[in-house]
Amino acid sequence: MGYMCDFCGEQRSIVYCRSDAASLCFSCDHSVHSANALSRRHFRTLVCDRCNSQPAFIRCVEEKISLCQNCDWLGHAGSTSASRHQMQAVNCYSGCPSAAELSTIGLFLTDDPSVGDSTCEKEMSSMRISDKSVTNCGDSLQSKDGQDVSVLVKVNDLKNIDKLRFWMGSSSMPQLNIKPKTVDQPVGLANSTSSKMFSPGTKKPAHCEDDGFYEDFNMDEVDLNIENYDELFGVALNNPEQLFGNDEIDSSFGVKDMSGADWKCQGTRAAEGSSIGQGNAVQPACSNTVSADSVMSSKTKPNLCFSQTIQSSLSFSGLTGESNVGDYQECSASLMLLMEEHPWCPPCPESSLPSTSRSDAVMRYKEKKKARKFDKKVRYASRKARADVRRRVKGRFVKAGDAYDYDPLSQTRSF
DNA sequence: AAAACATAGCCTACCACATTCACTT
DNA sequence: CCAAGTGAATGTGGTAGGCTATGTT
Repeated sequence: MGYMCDFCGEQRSIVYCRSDAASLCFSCDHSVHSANALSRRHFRTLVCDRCNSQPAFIRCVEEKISLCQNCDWLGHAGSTSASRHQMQAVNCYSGCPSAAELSTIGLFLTDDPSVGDSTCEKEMSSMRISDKSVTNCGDSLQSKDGQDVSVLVKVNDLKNIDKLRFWMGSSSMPQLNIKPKTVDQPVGLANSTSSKMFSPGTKKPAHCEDDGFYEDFNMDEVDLNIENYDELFGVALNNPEQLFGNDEIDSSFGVKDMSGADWKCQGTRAAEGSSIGQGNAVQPACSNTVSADSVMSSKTKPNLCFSQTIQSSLSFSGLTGESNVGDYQECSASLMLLMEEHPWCPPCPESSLPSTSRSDAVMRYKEKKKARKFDKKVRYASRKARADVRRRVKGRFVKAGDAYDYDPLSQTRSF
């Protein structure tokens, strides 16, 4: 497992880069991600202090540890006392900020005493970062050159939250407990592309303001015009707590898996028999609501970086280019569907969307989802090529020369 | 309200064999 | 120490069957 840096193998890993699917020490993180403009765009976050292998998405203030979704779930959901711990979202970042700069955005690199002793930590403090002139540390970071440092912003804009409430049908959301931060400065990123991705910006999301937004919603449009996604939401969903409230959520969905299957109502914290409505219920429950396909259920693939998931879900402009567009598209569709179908968010009363249109949209979505192939990672292309031409009987490989009922090349049978 | 049944969807084992890996010579 | 040889392990994709969840009666 990932205690050690995947790159140097010597230092303890601190940072997780999803784009590289690697856990890195801070030193290697910097060296790797300062290599070129593209790598600087990789979004990283801390590695879970508990499992040391998954990206952290939340930080327990009491325990002073950063946790991945799974470890948070295991550590906090089951314990009443632990579930009351104050939690804080862990941000992602890109570019090459210094350790100090990271700490200002909620990436507490030095709290873990075990980390503090490492040479890596020492390197961190002495590291020279070319673009370390970060200003406006807070919810957004902006380097002076406006290029390299960007950080996911939190939902800290009352206006945006209101919009979100509206969009989600606030009247039906049980005790949605959104606590906006006091930071009310406009959040934005210097980098135009990054800004496009993450910053809710100050621009009013016309869709939300417009009463016709909901009724005009069309699944295909969402699929095709995802660049407007941030406008659809008007917020960056980096902090699920702030989106859904962290206290009162007692029902949730789960995503069955990543294999292209439909996700559905799966489990709740209540179902787990643990404290309902207590503590920081930031967990898979919310995640699915944000990104159905990007989220893996704890059943099949328990570890997941929630913040990354959200990031993926909302980073539609494809800046990073690591995830396929289909995922984003489906995320959007899933989200919309969810919002519609979830008991919290029944169809907006203002909506005049005909039921036939809706069912059409659902049908299109399902067909699309069915047709879509999740990007399974093929490690050995040669083996795949081999399997692709191999003859089968009822799906099973057959010996060369044996009778077969399926030949990928000729689509014929031997009997 | 509970039970029985139907349906839909997900998960996994299975197959052959080229390739990869670890170990020995 | 390096190269060659050997054997075990791995990983490909389509399908069937089992399982689970959900919906209907």
